[in-house]
This record gives sequence, C-alpha cells and structure tokens, in this order.
Amino acid sequence: MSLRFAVLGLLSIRPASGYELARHIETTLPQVWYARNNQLYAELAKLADDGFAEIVEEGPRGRRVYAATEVGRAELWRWLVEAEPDRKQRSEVALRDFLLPELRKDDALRVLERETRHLAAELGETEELLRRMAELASPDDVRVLATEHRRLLTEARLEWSRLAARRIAARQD
Amino acid sequence: MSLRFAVLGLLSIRPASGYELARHIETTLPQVWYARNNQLYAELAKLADDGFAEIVEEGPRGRRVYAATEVGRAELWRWLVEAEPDRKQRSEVALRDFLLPELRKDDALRVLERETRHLAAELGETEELLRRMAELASPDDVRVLATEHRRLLTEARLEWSRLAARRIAARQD
DNA sequence: GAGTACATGTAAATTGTTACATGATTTA
DNA sequence: TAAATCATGTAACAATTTACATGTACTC
Repeated sequence: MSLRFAVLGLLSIRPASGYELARHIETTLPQVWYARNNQLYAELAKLADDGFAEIVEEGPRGRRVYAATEVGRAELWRWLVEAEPDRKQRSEVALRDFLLPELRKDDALRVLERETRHLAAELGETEELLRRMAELASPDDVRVLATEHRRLLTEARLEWSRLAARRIAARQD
Repeated sequence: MSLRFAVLGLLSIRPASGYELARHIETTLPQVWYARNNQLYAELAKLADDGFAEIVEEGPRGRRVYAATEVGRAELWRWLVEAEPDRKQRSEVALRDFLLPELRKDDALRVLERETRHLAAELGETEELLRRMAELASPDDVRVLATEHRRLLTEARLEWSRLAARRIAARQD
C-alpha cells in the first residue's frame, strides 16, 4: 500500500509525470521507497482511476503531468495522521551489518573499512548538499528536512561501523 | 535474493527450525529483513535442495532443525565479502518522515510527537537490553553489535524527530 | 544524421502477503 | 480437558523485478 502513498505524496508536493517521479526516486529517494518506472506508470493510472490524482498537463512525447486531487490529499492526510505505521523493513545494508560480525576478524574488518569509506563519502555529500540548500530553502522545507534525515541516519551508520570495527579489532583471534 | 542470505546467515549463527527463525525475525529482526513463516519454510527447502543447508535434527511435531553446510557458508562469505551491496530500501517509516513536513503545522507536530514518544520508548528498551547483555555476552558478539546498531539508528531517528519538530514549530502559519 | 535523453508502457518471472489447513505437544 | 503454543505447510493474490518494446524530441 505504501507505493500508493509515496506517489500521492510526491504529487502533493508538486505535480509530476511518471518519468519525473522515476528520476526523483532514483536520485533522491532510493533509500526511502524505491520503485521502478513501470511500477510508477501503473500506480499513476490507478490513482487517476480512483480519483486521487488527475492529469493536469500533456506535453511532447506523450508526457502526462499528474497532480493530487482534493480527495487524494484527504486520503494522504488520513494515512499520515490516522493510520498506524508499519515499522517492518527490509534493508540489505542492515542485514549485512547484522551478519558481518560472524566473519573472521580480518574479513570483517575489510568489509567494515569499505563500508566506512562509503558512508563517510555519503555523509560528506549530504553535508555539502545541506550547505548549498541553506541558501536557497527555509530550514523547515521538505527537501531540507529529508536531507537532514539522511544526514543523521548516515552519521549513525558510520558511527556503528566504527564502533563495530573497534570491537572486532579487539577480538583475540 | 536477500531472504536467502538472511536465512543462511541466521543458520550459520546457529542451527534452527523454520518456526524458530520466524520467531527470531518477528521479535528481533523485523526492521532488518522481515519475512513470514511460510516464506521461511519455502526458503529452507530451497536452501537444502541447493546444498546450502541440511537437516541436522528432527523433533516432535515434525520439527526439523536446519544448519548451514560448508558450501552454504562459502556462499554466504562470498555474498558478504565480494558482492556489491544493494543500498535500495523501502521503509514506510522513512516515507512518513519524508512526507510529514507537508502537513499543516499542528498536524505535523501532533504526528511528530507520537513518533517521538514511540522512538524514546524504543530507545529506552534498547539501552536496557544492552545493559543486560553487557553482563552476559562479549562486546563484539553478533547480538550485542546488532543491538548497538538498533540503538544508534533509533537515536538518529529520535534526533531527527526533535529537529523536525523544532523547525516546523518555528514556521509562521 | 547519430546519439542521448525523454517518455510510456507490456509480459513474464520472482518475491512477498493473506487467509486458511492441519495436527501434535505442553501448560494451566 | 481446554487453551496456548509449537510446527509445517498450501493456495490465491498482490507487489516487485527483469527484460523488452516503441517511439519522440533534443543536442552535438
């Protein structure tokens, strides 16, 4: 059910075509609710069918821009405010972290180092993005808060990687 | 593909029946790689079929305990050490956080407060669990590191919730 | 004029969910 | 002995992925 609200939510932030949604998800939301273009086109059609979205513009190459309707916004509101969140997840990265301590010390440390490097780079990019955003958008903007979210989670993962590396390095093997 | 490695990984930590895996995932890993019992039974059968796991014990009520084979451990090793992680995710909680700033100020704050309470409680439980574990297991134990992981991520989410609440509260509405 | 990015989709396969079936053993 | 828990599964459905199809507009 969440794909529906991901799409409806993005449309309620600003009208978009399926193609634009796909690019947006690919570039800025792959760790929130990943979806493929064909899934998005199908969901847009269903949302329009149910009256939660509508086509507000048609462009070249069959481009169709959808926007959330009033009914759609109300539906989104209900979901955000009244529905009980489903806290279950599937995260390959978390699964890897979970299993990694089972590796032999040197293997575990090698994998952790790779991960630490990746996370440090991601954190750097996120901080840079926040600096650039600070001049353009207000601190309570959706995009700014989403980026702060990413910053804090990346920081936490990085901290865990370093903690795990210290603990595993101290292992007598 | 990750369900396969989730199961293989759990079996490589300790042999278990499908029922035990289901309970383990339900209680301690629902935010890592959630799976249902019927999915687990099917995956265990496939793992056994491929030679990555084997039945090592049969008990009452048709209970079958599986363990990872040497081949299975090698497969798991390859995945952890050599395969490129897939960093895409689907997290309803993250999606809600992302969309929440689009709500009207008072609605957003109400939802954030509910979320903050939930996270604070979860953090408390996690810290308590860590204290109890400190006496029983060594600091580099899989379960301890997994719990530290949860602690750090929950802390980050809590921090974001408070940050978001401050920023949104400062909005002139 | 060729290549890239735009733009939407269909079909088949895999993965995950929901609802149900079935029965054995343990505990109150 | 009734209820709870243990224990494994099947069938139908929904969501997601993979591979492919098709053509248009822009850019070099």
